[in-house]
Amino acid sequence: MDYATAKRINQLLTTVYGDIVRVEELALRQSQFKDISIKEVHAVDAISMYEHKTTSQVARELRITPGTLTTMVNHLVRKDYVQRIRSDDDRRFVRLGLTRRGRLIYRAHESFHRKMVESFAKDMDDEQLQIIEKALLNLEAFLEFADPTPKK
Amino acid sequence: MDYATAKRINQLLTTVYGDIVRVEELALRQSQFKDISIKEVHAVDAISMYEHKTTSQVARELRITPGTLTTMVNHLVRKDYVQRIRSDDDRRFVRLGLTRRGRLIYRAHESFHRKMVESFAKDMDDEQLQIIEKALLNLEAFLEFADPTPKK
DNA sequence: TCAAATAGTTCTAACATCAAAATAATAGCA
DNA sequence: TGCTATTATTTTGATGTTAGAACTATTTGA
Repeated sequence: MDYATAKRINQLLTTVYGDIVRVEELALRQSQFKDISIKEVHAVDAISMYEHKTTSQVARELRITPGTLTTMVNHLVRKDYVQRIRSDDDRRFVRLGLTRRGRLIYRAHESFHRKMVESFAKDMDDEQLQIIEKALLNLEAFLEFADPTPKK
Repeated sequence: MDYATAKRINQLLTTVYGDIVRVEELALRQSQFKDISIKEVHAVDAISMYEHKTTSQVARELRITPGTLTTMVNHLVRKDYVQRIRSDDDRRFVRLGLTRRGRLIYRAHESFHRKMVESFAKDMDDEQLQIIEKALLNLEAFLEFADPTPKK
């Protein structure tokens, strides 16, 4: 790969994430969900619709400490996006679920991402999509090699 | 694009950035540059080698306020990565430059990214690279449409 | 039965960040 | 020239995010 191409791709890769977050934040401010931050939406996304994961599970997925998630969940409960459900079989566990409002924002966020990926792969056929997926998997493998800490 | 593919690509797109940052942070902790965070390295990267940009220019590039950059630069000056250079033609401007140590980490960071992009595009020919670049540009265009705020 | 282990929460401290006020320097014009 | 408005940066005060350690509640297993 020539130097200029490497530079352009690197530039795109490193700015794109920040741009996604910024656009999502902007969309939230203009929506009916003005009281929630994009990080909180990502927590809602990790908590997800039906599974009722435990606090530690979700924290691991988000790669934050359980203490950090606890305070986040406190906010999300107060703002009526998330509910805590005590496990009856083992009362040490707290299982997390979404409220009606939480499910609403979950679906809105999901739909944004769906549109985003569609725009990303606009006009591409299956073969081209496969190339892109391959590239992203290459990148994951490179990063995985650099830090073999398991993901979940 | 089918649902499963969209889901996988979305998953990759949204986790990859966090993974990059985590690996970079880990590499820093294990290197001779233990006193600098990845955010500070990104500031060093934006300040860059030869241009001597002003504080506002760099802040705009990093998408943070000048005030935030000022405190960041204070730290980076104290840790001997960055130097302030007063403009002689207009003494309101502060031009930013790297010290020897700053240039060292700049090059280390550049080299990491170069390796990363190479791994990303491993085994791909020019045509395939073009597809990838096209996809990333599609994504930027989508985001640009959603938030037309100029980038620099 | 009770000590160790496990899950979650609380508390503290360190940062990052922004917005607004303060400071410093320059430009433009009467 | 001498003000006044503008521009660039820094300082200040407030808020939010986060990790890590100490603490509580519960369960497990010897």
